[in-house]
Amino acid sequence: MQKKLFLLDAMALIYRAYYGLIRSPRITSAGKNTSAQFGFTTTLIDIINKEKPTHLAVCFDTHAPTERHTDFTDYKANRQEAPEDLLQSLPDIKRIIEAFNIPVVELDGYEADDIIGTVAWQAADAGYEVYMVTPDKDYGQLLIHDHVYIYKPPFMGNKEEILDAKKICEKWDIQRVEQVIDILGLMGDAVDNIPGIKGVGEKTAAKLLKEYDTLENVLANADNITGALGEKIRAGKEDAIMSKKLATIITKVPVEFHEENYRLKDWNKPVLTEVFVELEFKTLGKRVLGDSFNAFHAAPEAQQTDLFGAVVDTKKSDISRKTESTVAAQSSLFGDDTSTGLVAEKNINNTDHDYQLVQTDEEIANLVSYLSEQAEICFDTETTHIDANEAELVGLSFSCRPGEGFYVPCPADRAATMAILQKFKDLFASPTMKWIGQNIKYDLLVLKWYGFEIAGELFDTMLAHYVIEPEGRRSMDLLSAQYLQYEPVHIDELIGKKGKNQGTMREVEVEKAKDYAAEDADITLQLKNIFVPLLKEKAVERVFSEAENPLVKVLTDMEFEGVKVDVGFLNDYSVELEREAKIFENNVYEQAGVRFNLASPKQLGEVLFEKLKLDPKAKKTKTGQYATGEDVLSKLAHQHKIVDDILGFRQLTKLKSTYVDALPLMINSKTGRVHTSYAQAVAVTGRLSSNNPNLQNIPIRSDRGKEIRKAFVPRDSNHILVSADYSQIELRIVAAISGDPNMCEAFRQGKDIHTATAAKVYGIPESEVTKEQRYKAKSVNFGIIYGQGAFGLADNLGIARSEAKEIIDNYKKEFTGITKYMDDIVNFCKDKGYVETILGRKRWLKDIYSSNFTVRGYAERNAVNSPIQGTAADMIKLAMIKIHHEMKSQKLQSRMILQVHDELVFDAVKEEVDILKPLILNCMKAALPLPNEVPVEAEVGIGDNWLVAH
DNA sequence: CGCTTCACG
DNA sequence: ACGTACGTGAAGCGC
Repeated sequence: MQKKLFLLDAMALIYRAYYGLIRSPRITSAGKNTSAQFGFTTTLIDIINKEKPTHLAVCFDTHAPTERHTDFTDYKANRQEAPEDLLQSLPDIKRIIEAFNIPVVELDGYEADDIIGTVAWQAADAGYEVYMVTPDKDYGQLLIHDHVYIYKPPFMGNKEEILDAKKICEKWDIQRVEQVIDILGLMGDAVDNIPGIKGVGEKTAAKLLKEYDTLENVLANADNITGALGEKIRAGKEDAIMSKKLATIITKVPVEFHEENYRLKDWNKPVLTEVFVELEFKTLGKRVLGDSFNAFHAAPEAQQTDLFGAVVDTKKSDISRKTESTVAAQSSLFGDDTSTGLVAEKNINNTDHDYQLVQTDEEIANLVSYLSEQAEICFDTETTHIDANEAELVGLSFSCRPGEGFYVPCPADRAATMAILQKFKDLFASPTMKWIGQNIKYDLLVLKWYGFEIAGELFDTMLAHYVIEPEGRRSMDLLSAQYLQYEPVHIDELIGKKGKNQGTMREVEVEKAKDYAAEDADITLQLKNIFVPLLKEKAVERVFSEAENPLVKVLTDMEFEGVKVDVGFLNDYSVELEREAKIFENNVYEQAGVRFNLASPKQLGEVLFEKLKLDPKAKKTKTGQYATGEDVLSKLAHQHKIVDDILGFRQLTKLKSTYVDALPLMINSKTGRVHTSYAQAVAVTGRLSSNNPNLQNIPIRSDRGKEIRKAFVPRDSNHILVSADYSQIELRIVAAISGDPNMCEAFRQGKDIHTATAAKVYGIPESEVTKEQRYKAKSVNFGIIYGQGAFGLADNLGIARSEAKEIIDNYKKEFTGITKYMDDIVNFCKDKGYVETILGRKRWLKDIYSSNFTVRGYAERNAVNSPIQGTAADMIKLAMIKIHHEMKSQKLQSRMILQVHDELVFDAVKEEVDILKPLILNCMKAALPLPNEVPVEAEVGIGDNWLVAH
């Protein structure tokens, strides 16, 4: 077995753990700060568990001065005294290390990096793979020795990282690891008070080494270096030489690597338990010590608030007692876990169901008559395609009580299938029958292609789950496993895995199809029985019954309708884009001096930053590639003319491949129209999303892009497109729910909100607001919605951080209500565990309690943004339902065809436009009145294509 | 299949 | 020491 030695730089890890949690430290009930102990211990345990070292040692610095101090009195002179509670952590940490039976290595006169370097090289010579565990980049120099690596432990949401010589060179932008000490000598190190050359930082140092290879050679050539840089180097020669010496890790420390001494041994569990109890490491103790920890751990865990117990519904509902007990089991364990005691009582297994095949006319007649006596029917369709617009019916399944299932096969012959459906016609048309389904929009759409519509109320279990647990995944298999403790037959077992050999339900023998299909209906019904009380417990019934559930039929109709696309126009435009893209592409190759795949970010990065030597400004992607996104490239535009050609190429090929060439291929052969599909249970905030194709991201911002909107046209010359959109809806919602007096008043007076904002922020009359100021104010207004800080605003507007900060500070002063809202909503979330919209749509943000700054920050921004984005989503959904209802009851022939978050598009009969316009606007404005008398405004336009109408 | 980029609100 | 503005879907690259 390969021997793996891990050497931990204790003080560096301790400092990092302590300061990493400085904003929300771990404090014991006695008030002791245990951040350092905790952080160090988790790092140690994670390494042992994950990396499985065979050998391990922990290295400390001692208080004794080192050679570096005696040679250079300023060394580490500006370092602050370590905080009291950090120093107090050291004895605990040493006890823990001792209890793990791990050796501590320290030696007066040497720092931990010297010891680690010496031992690392000795061990590597002895055939070990050596990992130096430290966040300190100076260790890179030790990687000149083979089989020695740096192990950066995970921190603040970053994954652990193993650095080898190549990665070190990439990080520093140098050619050889030997140059690490040269770069450190040139740039110095502020933390250790190593001076380096004044005015030379990381970038300049790397540039100098690229040209002169070593620090000594840089200094030797100092006279050849012109300008201010040359002067700085000439002035800093001595500092540089000394700095290099200080930065060089000593690898000849009088320590010896003893294999047996460093070998990992058993832990002293009683001592570990004692320390963990003392430090109140409850979860960690349980994790690593298991039951032996619980036995010692006499003090009870802090009582968790019972999230569900208080909400137990004593009223009898229509669910069985078994189901209730299952719900109770779910509830008492925070919804994730299941109580083993109750799993035995689960409702489905392979024996206690009765699934029947229903085929003959008589059988079907009996089924129909049975179903028509029921109050609710759970049903499901089996088809040949995942895309409902292409799907043919293969069978229908029904279930009205747990364990029951009927399956009606439908033959390949369309007329025969129609004949079967005819027998269900009255049932479908019954206004009182209630229909339960999982993603029932799909089934409605399939039926609609056969000319059948369901009249009664719906209950979609997928949507119920969506409002109960918006972030969760909700395939039926998962829901069944989670809520029914039952794993249904998987579709792959019938038709094979995804791929070219995948069959369709049509080829599955009818007995198997029956078991699968009937089970789906059965499970869906049981899920409904579980979700009904859950909707109540979580208090999300309103958004479910007023918005999500009634929206299903609206979306079904919209998807069925589709939109007409002018293919001739797109084909012409494709040719033009192709021609222009070619020109850009050739310009790029000419300027680069090579031909390469311009569509490959990897190749492009290499050409730009290695061949053409543009300055990448240290921007790298997480996989270590050069970032070449639009934001990065725009900032490089002044460095090289090639950048504009790259951006031009990117824009044109994007438009061509994603829209102009793709849309005609998505046209449905039966209708000649494009039918998008709206995902109603995907976006966690409550928005819809659109796919196959996505019609919610059709270009509008660029001139070349917006041309594409001309391809979206009315169905014929009797029709015209009508587009209506909300005006500044999210900002109005911010104003209304924050109650900020200035912003509410601006909206009530019908002002231009960005101009009004600019006037406040800059303290000038609105009439004097410049375009520039309005533009900046607009950016702040949007940034606020997302929880943006000064850094982001500066980046976005290309202004100094200081200016951004000033603007934000002014904004907060003028709009105190908004600042208060942002604080209040975060506190609300920390109190309740969720945030919610006006309609009561909730989003649970468990990361709001995270001690990790980055993770918690993300949750806090979500807490601010979700109620805003979600309320806007609620509002337009209510408007869609109202409009759909009105159009139907007024028997209008116009059709709602698209929704783009704050916009609705209609394929309108020309004669109906005068009725339609006010109908739409009234419904949109009145859909969800906002508090604080903030008015809701909407605008409507018409035209012979989407670009004109919008 | 994950990553990067880019289109929208 | 670290990262920095929310929510989506699709295309193309490269492993």
